[in-house]
Amino acid sequence: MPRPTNGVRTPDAIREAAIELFYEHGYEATSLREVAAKVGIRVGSLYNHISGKDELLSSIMLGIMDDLLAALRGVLREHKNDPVAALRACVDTHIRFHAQRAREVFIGNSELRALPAKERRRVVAKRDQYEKLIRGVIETLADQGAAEVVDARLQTYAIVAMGTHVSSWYKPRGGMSLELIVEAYTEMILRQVGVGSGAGAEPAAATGA
Amino acid sequence: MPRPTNGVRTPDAIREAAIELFYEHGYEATSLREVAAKVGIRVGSLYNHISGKDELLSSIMLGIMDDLLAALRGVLREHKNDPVAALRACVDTHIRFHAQRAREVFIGNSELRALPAKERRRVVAKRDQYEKLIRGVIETLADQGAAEVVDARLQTYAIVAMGTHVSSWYKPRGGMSLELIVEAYTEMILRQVGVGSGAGAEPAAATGA
Amino acid sequence: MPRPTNGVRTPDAIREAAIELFYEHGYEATSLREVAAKVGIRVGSLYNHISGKDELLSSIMLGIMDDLLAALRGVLREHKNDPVAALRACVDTHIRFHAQRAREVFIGNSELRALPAKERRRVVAKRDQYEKLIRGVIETLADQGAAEVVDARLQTYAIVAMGTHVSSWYKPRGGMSLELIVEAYTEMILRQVGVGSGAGAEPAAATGA
Amino acid sequence: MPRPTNGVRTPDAIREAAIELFYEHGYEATSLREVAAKVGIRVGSLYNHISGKDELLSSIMLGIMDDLLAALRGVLREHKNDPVAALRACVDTHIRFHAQRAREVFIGNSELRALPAKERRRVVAKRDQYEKLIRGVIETLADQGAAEVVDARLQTYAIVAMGTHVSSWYKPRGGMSLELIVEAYTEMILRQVGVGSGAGAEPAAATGA
DNA sequence: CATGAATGAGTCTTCATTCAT
DNA sequence: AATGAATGAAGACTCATTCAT
Repeated sequence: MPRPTNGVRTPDAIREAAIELFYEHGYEATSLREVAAKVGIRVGSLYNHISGKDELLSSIMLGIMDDLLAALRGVLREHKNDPVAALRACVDTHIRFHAQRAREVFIGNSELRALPAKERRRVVAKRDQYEKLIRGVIETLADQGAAEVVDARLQTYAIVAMGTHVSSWYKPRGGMSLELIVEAYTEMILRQVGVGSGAGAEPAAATGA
Repeated sequence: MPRPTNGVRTPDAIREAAIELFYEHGYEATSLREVAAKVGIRVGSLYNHISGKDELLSSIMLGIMDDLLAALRGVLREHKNDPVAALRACVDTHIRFHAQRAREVFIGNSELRALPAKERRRVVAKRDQYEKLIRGVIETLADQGAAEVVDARLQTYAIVAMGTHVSSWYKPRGGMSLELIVEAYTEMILRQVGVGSGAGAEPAAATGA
Repeated sequence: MPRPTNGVRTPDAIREAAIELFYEHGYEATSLREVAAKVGIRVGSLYNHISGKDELLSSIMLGIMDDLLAALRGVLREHKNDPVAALRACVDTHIRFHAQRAREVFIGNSELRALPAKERRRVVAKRDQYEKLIRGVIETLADQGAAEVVDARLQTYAIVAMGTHVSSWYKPRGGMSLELIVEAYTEMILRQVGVGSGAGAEPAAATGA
Repeated sequence: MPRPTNGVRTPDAIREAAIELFYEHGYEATSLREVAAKVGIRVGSLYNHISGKDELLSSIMLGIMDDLLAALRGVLREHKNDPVAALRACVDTHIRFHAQRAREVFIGNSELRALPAKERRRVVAKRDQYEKLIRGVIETLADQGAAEVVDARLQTYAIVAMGTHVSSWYKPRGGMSLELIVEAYTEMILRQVGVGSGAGAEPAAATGA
């Protein structure tokens, strides 16, 4: 057991500290000195675990995008045959994920510019994938006449935007319960997409994080 | 009349350059050297026009918030008696403004953290004012039974979020016409708020994708 | 008159300080802090005059090679018709230059490895040019039967080597007079190349630096 | 018998790696990490075999100087009575050694500055010893009238310089055979010292280029 | 007003070295 | 012996800011 940082492995502690600080002050405004201080080591020691500041950012951003994509894919797989349920579940997961992992998602959305070109392309590709999946659900609904779609692209954007916004203010122990938030947004989005009246359908299976 | 930069006054040129660069790379990642270069002068000369880097940011952020507030107030003044028209106009202005002045609004939303505490409080106060105005419209609609409001706060957030999102991608000469965007978002938001599912206002022209 | 560094222009002072320090401790072992200290400014101020540590080295190395080449070319131009006089003058200039500008020449010979690839190629090209000129003189002598050449390449190397060596120990106010050194080496090289007995010929016009 | 690096003992592998890297990039520009990597171990492990970076350099430099001195002494012992043969053998050994162990000799000549003061003095003392031995041979020749010495010190320097130069370019499998190089330099040096222009020794086989 | 130069604080990163395992 | 991790000192470079000209 090398250096018992209260039971947490140093690499994890670094990642966590970076997430917190990047979320709080932004990538550019965060110095590795601060990250190291938060972990309880000296700056130089960071380099035993990371290869540089941007690799730290890249790994956080690629990581969260992978998790986000995986979550959405998982949910869509469960609702292949029922597009209304799919949209419902998709929004549920979307909002829930953006609340539960708000800091990482927020970083993922706001620090694209700080990323080296190569990694930026990879993250953007994943983000595009994510949007395409949501848009697919909306378009399926439109094709089946189960929804009154205004503009599939913009409506996808709207969903994405709500998640992003949630990630900018949600705090686990804030005033609003997560369930309430998820339910409200789900209803709002169903209305927006013009699905039924949104009434009657059973709530999407709440996929715990 | 010494006007070096083809008819543009240096202070305006500085402001414009700063907006462009803060929008493109972020405040922290932009150096005054870059701003000066874009204007066509040297760093030192900037200080004949601004008092420092954060004052430059503050003035941009306070300016855009003032303009945004003024725009919304103007529109609401015109629709005191018809809350549905008020919401419609409010969304129209909201989206239009976020598209037309995307760069400044984007900065206004993303660089809060970079602001000195005092200025930050002032900007946040204006943003809160702005949200309160929108929320007021929604609550009036709810009170009058003209809308089926799910949650006034979250629905206000949703509107704000869409504007913010638009400001992050809208380009004047992009593929989508501004009118189309404004109309689509207006329809989406009216649906979301539950207006028109029974209320008196005529439905927005649903311009399909 | 910005900052009167006892009449010396800052860029020249920087160059001089760098030459002294690179000569004394080597490029890698010299910190810009030391250079700045020697000039009497802070590290950051250096960057008002140079663009980086390697540009500083490159400019010194390219500069000395240009001067060295120019000196040799000048001398060869004066002795087009008399190859023995040419060799004599060439060695005279070679040794004299390597003594008078010992520090820069020494750097030019020892810090090739520290140079960025692109600049290295340029310096090497100049060095090759220089060697080719000397070798040309030797080969001319051989062709005319005025010398008994062993191996033109190696004999050129030998001449180069003597210069390099001189640059490593010569001090203006050292024990040995420059004239004596130049004469001795000239005689030695003439013998080595097998030219006459080296006797009788008038000494090369001492081209003052 | 745990021998990880195909039969080579770790300390020897370290020494070899250091020689290669110091030769290629210079002492200051070489990191112990690179040395370790070349050996196939981690930095920390180096310290099981060496006591520090400068000790590594010192041992290489002192080692090569000892070997060089020993070689020269051995050769001189064999030619006590024949100074011309002594010079010839001395040059032969000198050049041969500087070619065969070029990398170490090169380090020995170029990294003096990097050495801690105490070790530097020891290396310099050995180098002085070496030069004194060569100079002794030359002065003996002068005293006996077997050579026409111009300046004993400078002529010693010239010999040293040629060796140093050879060590900077000689590669075992380069274009030129070692025998040819040794013979050419021997002839050149004999000429330079003025031996054979009347002295009893047979002229060296002048192997033309 | 614009400029060139200076400054000091701060950034990321590298490195030799140490040491518990 | 080898390793992973830590450390402190140092390095090159950037930047906002100031100020004499």
